[in-house]
Amino acid sequence: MTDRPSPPRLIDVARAAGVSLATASRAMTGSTGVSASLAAHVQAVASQVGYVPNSHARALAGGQASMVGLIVHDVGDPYFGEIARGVLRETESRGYLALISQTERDPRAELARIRALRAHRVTSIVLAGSGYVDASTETDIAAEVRSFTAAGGRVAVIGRHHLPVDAVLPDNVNGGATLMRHLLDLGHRRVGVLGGPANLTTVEDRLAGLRLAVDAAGLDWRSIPVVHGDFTREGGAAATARLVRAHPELTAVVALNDPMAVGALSWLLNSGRRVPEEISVAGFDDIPVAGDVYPALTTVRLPMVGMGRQALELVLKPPASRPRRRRTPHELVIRASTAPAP
Amino acid sequence: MTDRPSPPRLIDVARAAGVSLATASRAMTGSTGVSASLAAHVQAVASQVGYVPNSHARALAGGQASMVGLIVHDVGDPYFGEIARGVLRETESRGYLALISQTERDPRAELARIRALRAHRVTSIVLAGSGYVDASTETDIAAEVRSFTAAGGRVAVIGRHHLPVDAVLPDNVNGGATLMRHLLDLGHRRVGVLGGPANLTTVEDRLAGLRLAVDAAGLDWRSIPVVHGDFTREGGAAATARLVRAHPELTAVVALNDPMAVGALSWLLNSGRRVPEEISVAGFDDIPVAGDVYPALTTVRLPMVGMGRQALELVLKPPASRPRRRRTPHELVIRASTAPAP
DNA sequence: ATCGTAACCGAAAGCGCTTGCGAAAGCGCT
DNA sequence: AGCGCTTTCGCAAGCGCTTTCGGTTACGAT
Repeated sequence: MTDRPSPPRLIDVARAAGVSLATASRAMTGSTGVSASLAAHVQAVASQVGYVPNSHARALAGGQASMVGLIVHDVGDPYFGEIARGVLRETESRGYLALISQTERDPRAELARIRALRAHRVTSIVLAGSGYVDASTETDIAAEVRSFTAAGGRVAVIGRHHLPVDAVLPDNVNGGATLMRHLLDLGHRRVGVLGGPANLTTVEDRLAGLRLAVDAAGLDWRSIPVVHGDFTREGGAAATARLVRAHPELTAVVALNDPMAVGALSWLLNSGRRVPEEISVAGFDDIPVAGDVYPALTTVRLPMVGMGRQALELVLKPPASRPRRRRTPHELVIRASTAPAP
Repeated sequence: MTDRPSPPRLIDVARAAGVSLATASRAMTGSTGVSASLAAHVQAVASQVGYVPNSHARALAGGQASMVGLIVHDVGDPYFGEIARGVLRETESRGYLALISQTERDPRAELARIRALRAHRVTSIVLAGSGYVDASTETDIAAEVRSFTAAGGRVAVIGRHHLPVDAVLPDNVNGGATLMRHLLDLGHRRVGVLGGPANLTTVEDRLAGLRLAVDAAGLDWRSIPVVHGDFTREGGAAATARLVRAHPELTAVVALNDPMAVGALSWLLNSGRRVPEEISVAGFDDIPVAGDVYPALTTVRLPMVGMGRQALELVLKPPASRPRRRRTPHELVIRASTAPAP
């Protein structure tokens, strides 16, 4: 029972099993050229001596690097949490390990993370979360992605267009339109919007959707006040304060994601407004607790776990000649936070 | 502008900079033996040719593997989401990358994940989440951890004892006692418990805490019904159904984590029970939305982000002669879901 | 019995990098 | 100018693994 200082290597396994290094390698990787019984024997010996293959050596020698990268804005955000869950389910059932990093919505950080992932020679990267409106940063990212794919890397994005790679795309525009139409149908005419970070394309898309419905109803989009939050619960509360103080006449506010809607609910209730009797609130995404807050949130549901899973599938599949797009369904979930305009 | 098929290697940088491979390496790693100006020159050339170091080769050659592993039960669970956020903040500010995997509370999966992480030669592992009650699986895990640390690996656990490694430990026992005392002080005598998976030590500890308060109040612990859920919202709702149907006389239910408490709220409200007027509900952890559900949840707050951050600090710090323990504070947060017994 | 073929195995060449070690070059000193 | 010293750099040896290529062995067939 002597604790050996360094872990056993494949050559140790080979010796203990009485075969050559090469044979041991073949036995462990399951490649052809070794009889099944011999392979089983080698594997038995390997696990007996506590052999753990060195994945660095393996990757260096040409074997694939069984690691995929996942970049999200914020792991603590339920939206990304669900996506991560979907991705992890898939990676783990396939024997991959996931390198996860968060950017906190900083485009420079995103670039750095992609570089770091490349340094670790991941073969595939899932980029989850909106792209940036600012052309120059987005261009840098696109260049990095292109150089990665040109070198044989695979990337898939979730909720991000304009990048020539496989994509899983929720229909933010129509989702936004559906949501706004719901409010309009309820008779609301004074609706305020809690936007997310102004430099995200997702925000742009959802706003465009809202506008579609507003225009279709013959209303003037410019009369709709929009304030920008940071997509967090706290940011949503603060943005609501600004919005409602400046526009006390509002009968409804739609937030561009659920955490902000929850923040809105919290602020409104704390300031004595009744929801939805005096003012309706709607969100976007349908995060797991959306139905449990008070009042239960009306929102647009996105299949987040499935999106994560699909993105991983795409990224592991051999590349197509043209980027694939998977459009994901969305669904208006009407709960208690919206009601007819007073 | 020809797209070279394979990425530039260090030797390419060296040639382009007119130095030897060794010098280029030293310049890139910032080790001594190279004048500052030469190092700067080499680095400039490197970034110009788009050199990205191969971390596998680096790790193989003896350099540290700048990757840490994080194992959680479920990334989608807000508790672990917050922990992951804390860990990632820290890793990224230090230039590490995090390999995250989830076990879905399967001890065998946990063992497999640790092995996989070892294969990838991570130097440090943060093991978040409860240990298992079952002695044999826990023994296997302990053996694996021991063999890892014996080989120079570092591991820190969050909310898990009995493993001879650095630990960040919430005081589940006293937290549970505080929570139960709160209910008892409100006059509740018929309290039901929504336990988590029965094979988790965290569940045992929190139950032990509840019992402490029950005993101290001179009541009989055996009169307290306990049903076990799976720590999810849905599991909490289902467990509540069983609990309340079997014990309609209950005036309070305490859930051993917040998602289950939220599920309890949901089921109770749907079955027409008024909370807290007819029945109080309390949770544990204080996840971000705990204050926004209806009614706002009374719970025991744990500093989850900080716990993640601390665990990472511990695991990156040189090992102490004896395992370090960081006890984290907890705090009873009284909100609207608990009220005096009817 | 002998030969052809297939199945299996072993030696050795790297994968891209870090790092002792010794060589070269630059410095102040006598 | 010549000495020893320090600083700076290059050579070459691996890190642990996969894989090509050629060599053995064991068959069934002739």
